[in-house]
Amino acid sequence: MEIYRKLYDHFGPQHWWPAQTRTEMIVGAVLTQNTAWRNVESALSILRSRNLLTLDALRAIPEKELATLIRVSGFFNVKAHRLKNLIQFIQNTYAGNLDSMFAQKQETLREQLLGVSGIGAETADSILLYAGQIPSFVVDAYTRRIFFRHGLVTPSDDYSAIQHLFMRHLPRQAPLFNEYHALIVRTAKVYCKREPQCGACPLGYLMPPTGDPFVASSRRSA
DNA sequence: CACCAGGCAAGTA
DNA sequence: TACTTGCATGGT
Repeated sequence: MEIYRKLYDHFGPQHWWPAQTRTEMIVGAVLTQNTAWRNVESALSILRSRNLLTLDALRAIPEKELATLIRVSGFFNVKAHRLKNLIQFIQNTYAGNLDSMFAQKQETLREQLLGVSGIGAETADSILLYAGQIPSFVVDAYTRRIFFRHGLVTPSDDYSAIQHLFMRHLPRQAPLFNEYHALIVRTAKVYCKREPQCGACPLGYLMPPTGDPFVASSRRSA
């Protein structure tokens, strides 16, 4: 909460999720998997221009055609398949009704989403939090990186451990979780690049990126 | 040219 | 359980 305040005072509200509708958020949550948001926006624009950002339209379009349309967002074949899986789940389980889906008990819906192939913890939590306004904290690579550098997360902490850390220390309010995650992403983008400007970071300088197991490059260079 | 971006699942030991 | 690899485009 102390850290949240510092980030909020420094950056102000981030106005996430940058999307117009819940369906658009859900689609964006899949498209942004390991992908720059810029490219996701391009793909969403293409889908929007063809009026494909509705569950019915996405269910009707052939998977191969969908893959072609979302090409710019990368991993387009797997993402088209994942979107189809997710749309099908919503149709089968909630008759394609998002109000019904988000009225489901939080833990139950999260488990159901995790049961959809292609929906992992972060994507599930993003859907719950941003599309459903349900207080499920989103943990991403930036969260790990920043909190590791501040000694609050260790390399052995898995997704669930980190999520519990936040949810244990914060009031369960979707608007707070929303803003906090967005602020973490903003902070990492501005201050945790390869030539970090830690001195200007509102959280201060605590640890150099060297040896940080959460920088993406460490996976391949090892 | 190398590296990175708001992950996930499947395969291997 | 704990790694490793494939998936793919576009910006820096």
